[in-house]
Amino acid sequence: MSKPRRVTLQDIADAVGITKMTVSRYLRQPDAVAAQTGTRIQAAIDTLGYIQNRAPSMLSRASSKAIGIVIPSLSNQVFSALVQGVESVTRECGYDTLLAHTSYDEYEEQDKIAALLSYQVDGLILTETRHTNKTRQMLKQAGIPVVEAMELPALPLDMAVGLDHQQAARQATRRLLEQGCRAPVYLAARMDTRTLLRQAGYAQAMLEADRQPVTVKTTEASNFSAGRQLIESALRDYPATDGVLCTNDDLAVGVIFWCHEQGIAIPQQMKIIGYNGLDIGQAVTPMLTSIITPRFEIGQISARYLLEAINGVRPARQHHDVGFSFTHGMTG
Amino acid sequence: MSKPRRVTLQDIADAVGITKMTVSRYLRQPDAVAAQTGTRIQAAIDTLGYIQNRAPSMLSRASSKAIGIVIPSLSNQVFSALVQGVESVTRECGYDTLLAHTSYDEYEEQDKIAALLSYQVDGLILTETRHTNKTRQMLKQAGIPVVEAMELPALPLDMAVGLDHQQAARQATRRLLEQGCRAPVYLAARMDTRTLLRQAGYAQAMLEADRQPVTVKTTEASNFSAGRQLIESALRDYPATDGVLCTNDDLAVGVIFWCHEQGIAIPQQMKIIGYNGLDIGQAVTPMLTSIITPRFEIGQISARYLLEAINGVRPARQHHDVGFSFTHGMTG
DNA sequence: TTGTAGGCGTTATCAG
DNA sequence: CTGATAACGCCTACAA
Repeated sequence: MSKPRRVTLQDIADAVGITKMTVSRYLRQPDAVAAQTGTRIQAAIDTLGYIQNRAPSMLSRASSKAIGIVIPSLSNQVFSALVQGVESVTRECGYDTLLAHTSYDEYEEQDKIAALLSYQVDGLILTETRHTNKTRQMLKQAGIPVVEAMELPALPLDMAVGLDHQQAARQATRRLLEQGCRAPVYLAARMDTRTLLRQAGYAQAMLEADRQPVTVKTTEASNFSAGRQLIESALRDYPATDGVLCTNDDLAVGVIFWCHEQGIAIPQQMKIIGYNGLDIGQAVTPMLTSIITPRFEIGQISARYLLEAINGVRPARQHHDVGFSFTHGMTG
Repeated sequence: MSKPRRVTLQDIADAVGITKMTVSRYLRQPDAVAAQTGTRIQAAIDTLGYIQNRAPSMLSRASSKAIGIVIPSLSNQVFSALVQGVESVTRECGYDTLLAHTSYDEYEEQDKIAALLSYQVDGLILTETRHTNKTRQMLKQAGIPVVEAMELPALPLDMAVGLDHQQAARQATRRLLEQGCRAPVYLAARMDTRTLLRQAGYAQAMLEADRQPVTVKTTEASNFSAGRQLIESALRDYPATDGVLCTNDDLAVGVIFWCHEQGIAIPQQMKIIGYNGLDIGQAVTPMLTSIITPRFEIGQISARYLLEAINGVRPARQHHDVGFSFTHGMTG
């Protein structure tokens, strides 16, 4: 396994009979070299199979032309769409993205951010707002722009692009109450910050209507099975339950499954509202009512803000609220 | 945004009153420096907030202590589990993972592999077997070990860890036939290589039983809605259809939804087998019969093979078959 | 146990 | 338009 030495700019230069400096220029600004020279350089690159080595440029304090994205989960369409939104912008600007995931753990986030910084990323997009002290310290030290995407924290690290999850949950709860729910319950899982924000919005709406808020939760990750278990617990402990606001669509669909099995009519006996507006909610019967979070757009806007900041243009606003809406569902 | 210069080993060394060489040693082999020196170095590191810079070591050793993982999708539990399997191994060995996703596009894969190589990764784990010629050329050039995870290609680039998807689909089809299905159909989406392998296995089993294989497909990504549409098409074009082998659980669950709506009894009138054994299949009623792919394990084994190869130990086998099994479902 | 010297491949800067 | 030079921060190899 003695690696064949990788092809360098010098190799290309030797093949063409020029200096590596010209090759380097051609790669970055093709127009800055003579057209004919460029052609010959390109030919040599194709023949020899040159692959860029980012280490030296990172070293020479030039920008790495890379940004880091930190997401909590690799199996959630929400973050998948966000990343695609980000990349739709960065790709065009010639920026590379380095992706890391945390399993919703702030210490894992800390480690992954340290790793991304070790690659000299020019900026970071984070998707959580809970950070360890060391994380905050590292980010300050690094002095690079940071966007917190998804939420709108009162005190952002730097910039924030997202929506008000508390208000969204509040409106959803009001909707349940307006439709005649007497005792809607909030179903929660994993208890990350967004889940807690939604809980606060739910509680707010309940208190505004002189109702007692009730949360039934698990600290496990949310999935369909968890939704089944939570609704079962809710009805056991709070038999009056006639509606649920779920912290995400997975739980909500689990609730639908369970109600079907138990012969509980939706929405007559049980109203259900989910969160995120994923495809599965549109495929079940009856179609799930859910809150749509524009995550591709959040990714795009986050990337634009970040790139502007990297280029020294501080955006006018530190917060960008993308808003939310409801799907046309039949469950609540 | 003029960046404050990042803290370097030299800064730590100056603070302690030693040379950066000793600091560098402390970071890599703490035992190689005097205990007391180590303590003072650690204190300075904590105070100044040193973050490693990987660029220089990449440059000098042409090794990065990092491996790259390329997955097709960021919203699929299959790959999420695979990555976690990989990281469970690499973390302990002090290797970093760089993650990239391709949206099931071989040219996107090519670009992402080029980017990973530009970071001087010491090895790569790929999850597709279709590669462009340029990809093959780059990988050969780079001379680093590569594991193709998930499948067992006849001609692997280097090493392969996975299972025989064709045989799995063949056995699933046999199972449908043994249970009395007269005209099982294969439902497919996106038509990636694994979907095609399963189709081949299905067709093989059908021909072995003197039945005419029928595939109903879409080139779109698979999701629950697609499952509904495919079963609807299947029954319209092939009214005798009394069973389906689905290329994944998402499609299968969509089929279940649709059958529920149409009052088609499962499994009496329609037998269904999915693929991957995801949670949702265990949460629906009736519980989905599915093929379990041990993806966490695939990740672990892939990582072990890769690290061994990086350290110059070529594994005994180039192929590692992890096998498959069925969930205890009620749908087929 | 700690220090010194040199080099890794690229880019910024300045010169031609 | 192209070339020469220096620098980036760390690690290998060797020396003390």
